[in-house]
Amino acid sequence: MVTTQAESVLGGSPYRADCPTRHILDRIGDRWTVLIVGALWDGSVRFSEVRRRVEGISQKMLTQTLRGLERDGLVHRTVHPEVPVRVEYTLTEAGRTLREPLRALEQWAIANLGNVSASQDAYDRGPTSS
Amino acid sequence: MVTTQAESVLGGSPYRADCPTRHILDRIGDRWTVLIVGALWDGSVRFSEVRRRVEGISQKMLTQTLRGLERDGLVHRTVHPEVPVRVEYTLTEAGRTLREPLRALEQWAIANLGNVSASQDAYDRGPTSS
DNA sequence: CGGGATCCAAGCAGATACTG
DNA sequence: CAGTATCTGCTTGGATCCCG
Repeated sequence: MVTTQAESVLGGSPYRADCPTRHILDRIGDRWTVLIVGALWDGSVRFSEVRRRVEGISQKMLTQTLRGLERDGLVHRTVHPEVPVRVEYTLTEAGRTLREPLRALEQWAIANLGNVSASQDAYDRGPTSS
Repeated sequence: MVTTQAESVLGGSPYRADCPTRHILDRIGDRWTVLIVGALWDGSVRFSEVRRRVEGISQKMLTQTLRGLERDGLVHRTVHPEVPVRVEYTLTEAGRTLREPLRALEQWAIANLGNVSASQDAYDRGPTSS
């Protein structure tokens, strides 16, 4: 235990593997988290509805990711003990604050899609005999 | 080819798998990209130096990720044909703009580490008999 | 020194079947 | 409907060897 504290992985010093920030990046880094947060953007959504929205996700990954988000306190889970069970998921306060940096990232992505595509294109074209 | 254009994966509509934004998220999502961008934060850095900074990364992953970033036009590669070959990596203009949203994300991570840890802790403690 | 190629292990993720 | 459990395939990534 080195009790490493919230250091910057980017700013210039410790890119250490044990930096706690890494864990967060790992989470949002997985294939589905961001999409699920997106699906919960506008309020309370049922399990099957999330599944429909994220489209392509398996039931296993959906459950797994949702539980991870719940564990991290980013998503709240509500079970309605009705005849056919109904479960609703909602972003918690913390989860909602995550939307901002995520949106920033998405804005960057949208703004740079052209650049990136063009660059890839040129790169793949080979040693561009200038 | 559906020529899907820069749609929002978050804002409320298409969480489609073919959304080009996904590709960007996939890239920054991998375990090393963010760390490498961090390592290149302050200018031109040699291969071995990057490797030392990112610490824990294998030579394979480093090369692979760097090439990916180069292909995306986020990192520039310069080869100095000296006796022992010397290669330097630098963030391109596009690469530098990526630092902002990344920093925002990191800020969020740092700000929420406490929340998240506490939540995980509570979650793991079991069905909290309130 | 930088990095390509290969081999192999571990983890991630999908399909399926079964429960409350 | 909303999950859990299992089995399996595929991808990811590390270790190693070799080349410029």
